[in-house]
Formats: sequence, structure tokens, C-alpha cells
Amino acid sequence: MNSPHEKAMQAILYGHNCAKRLKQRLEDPMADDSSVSDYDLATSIVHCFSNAISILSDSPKSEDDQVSDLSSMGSPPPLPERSYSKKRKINMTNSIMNWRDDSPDPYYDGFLWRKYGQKSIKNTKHERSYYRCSYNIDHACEARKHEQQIKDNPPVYRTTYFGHHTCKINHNHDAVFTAVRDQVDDMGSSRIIRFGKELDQEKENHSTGFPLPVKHEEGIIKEETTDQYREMTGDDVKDCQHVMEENQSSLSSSYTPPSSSVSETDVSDLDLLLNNLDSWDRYGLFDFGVQ
DNA sequence: CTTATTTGACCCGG
DNA sequence: CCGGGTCAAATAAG
Repeated sequence: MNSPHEKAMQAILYGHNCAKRLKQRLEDPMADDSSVSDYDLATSIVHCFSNAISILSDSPKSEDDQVSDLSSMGSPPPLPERSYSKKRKINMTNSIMNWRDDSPDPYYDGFLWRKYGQKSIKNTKHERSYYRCSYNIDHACEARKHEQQIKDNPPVYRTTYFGHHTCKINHNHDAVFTAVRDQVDDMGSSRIIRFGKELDQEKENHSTGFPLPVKHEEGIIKEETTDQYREMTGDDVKDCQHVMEENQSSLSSSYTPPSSSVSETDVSDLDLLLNNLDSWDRYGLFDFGVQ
């Protein structure tokens, strides 16, 4: 069986492969004739990383300590009107913050979320939005996230994740993974993973029926600055490339990525990468608060 | 119609 | 009591 680290590594490798394949496709659309759409690939990338993050952030815990201790509450008081009894237990006290992400724009993380609240937070000018996994009911998935704009000259949105996904929304991801693995298994490796956001395509290729991102709106995106930001991203310009560096040294323990030699075939991407890293650094990105 | 979001009330820990 | 998180009725969207 696989250790959590191995699983996470696998997920990352898949994501890496997907990313490479997508990149290749963008460079040479003709080369790849598979039936997997760009959208599927992008979705898989995000999904892989989400899985990996989820696995890694949970693995330090000895067991799968879900927050569900609904049973431990003894006898619920008889409330005729509203029974608030149960869900209340599931909050910060029990659920750990898995990880946090600051990004210039709330992005599609591959999961389908349902908004259940919005609150203004003291000493902040923007409201915080509360989301839970849309499969909360179907699969008793208790993943939740909070999202809030924490800065707005360059808009920065902080998304904080709680719990982890127990739902199986893999749908056809498996198919995608397999296809990807078959094709990209031994491409030269690069350390740079780049993927854009706004993986829209709601209209065109929706072939596989992936869950679509929640529409957030009103609350947050109303800011003028944000608005114009949106405008820019409006059509084909896939703005805001989210860039991250696959940092091998950060994966602290025993395993090491197989390939350490890097093919820097994409110098053009490096420019972009450096630019973005610069600004992302300022935001203190990818602050994994795992402990 | 069904399903998702909005929004004020409510809960609860500090 | 306050602040943050959640519920659920009302509303909007599809």
C-alpha cells in the first residue's frame, strides 16, 4: 500500500505530467490528438494538486480525524423551533486549517463549492465568504473554505481551507490521468509548473461534465479595482498565470523526485515565471499552515 | 419546476 | 457582550 507521501507524490507527478502535456499542446496544438480536452487537462492539474495538498496536510495526523463528533454531544436540548444542535460543533475548534492560499484572484481549485454565508470581519474592509463542498450532503464531505479579499491595490484574495474532501468527485479524472500518464510518462522534466486560471470554457468543451467553479460574485468582485481586473480577463486573455515552482527541497523527507536534471526548454516561460514569482513573493504565497 | 445564492438571525466561545 | 461561523427562509437564477 502507499504511504500518504507516496500518494501525494503520485498526485503531484500526475499533475506535473498533465501540466507538461497542456503546455506542449499550447505550443503545438497539432501534436496531440487525444480526445482529452484542454479543459480536462487543466482540471486534472488542479485536482491533482488539491489532492496532494489535502493528503500532505492530513498525513501528519495519526489518523483520519474527521471533525465528526456529532455523537459526542450528549443529549441535544429540545428545541422546537430551530434545532441548531448538531452542526455547531463542527467549527474551528475541531477542524484544523489545512492550508491557505493568497492569490491575485480567487481561482478555480477543481472542486465544486457552495456558498453558505458571508460576513463582514472586524478591521477588514472586505467581507468573508464561506463555502462548503457541494457534495457535503451526498458524500458527507466536510471540506470547507473561507475566502476573503485581504488587499486591494493589487487585489489579493485569501482562501483558507478546512477539513478535506471525502467525496469522490473523480468522475472522469481517472480517465484523464491514465491518458496523460500513457502519453507523457517520460517526457523531459521541467521544474516549472504553470497553469492559468479562469479555466472557463463553460460553453465549449464541457464534454466531460466536470463540476464548474462556483460563481462568486457580488460581494467581492464589486470593487472597482477588481472590476477592471475582471474586464481584462474577460475574453481570451488568460491573464494572471498562476505560477509555482515545484520546489523539491520543500518536500522534506525520504523520497526525492526521480529526475533532478532539468530541461530548460522553455526560456520564454521563465520570464513569465520570474515576473510572477516576484509579485507572488510579495503576497507571501503558498503559506501552508500545516504544522 | 429545481437548484444555488443572499442575507439577517442565531449560536457559541472568548 | 462581541465577533466569527453557520443556518435557513427568501430570493434569484437556470
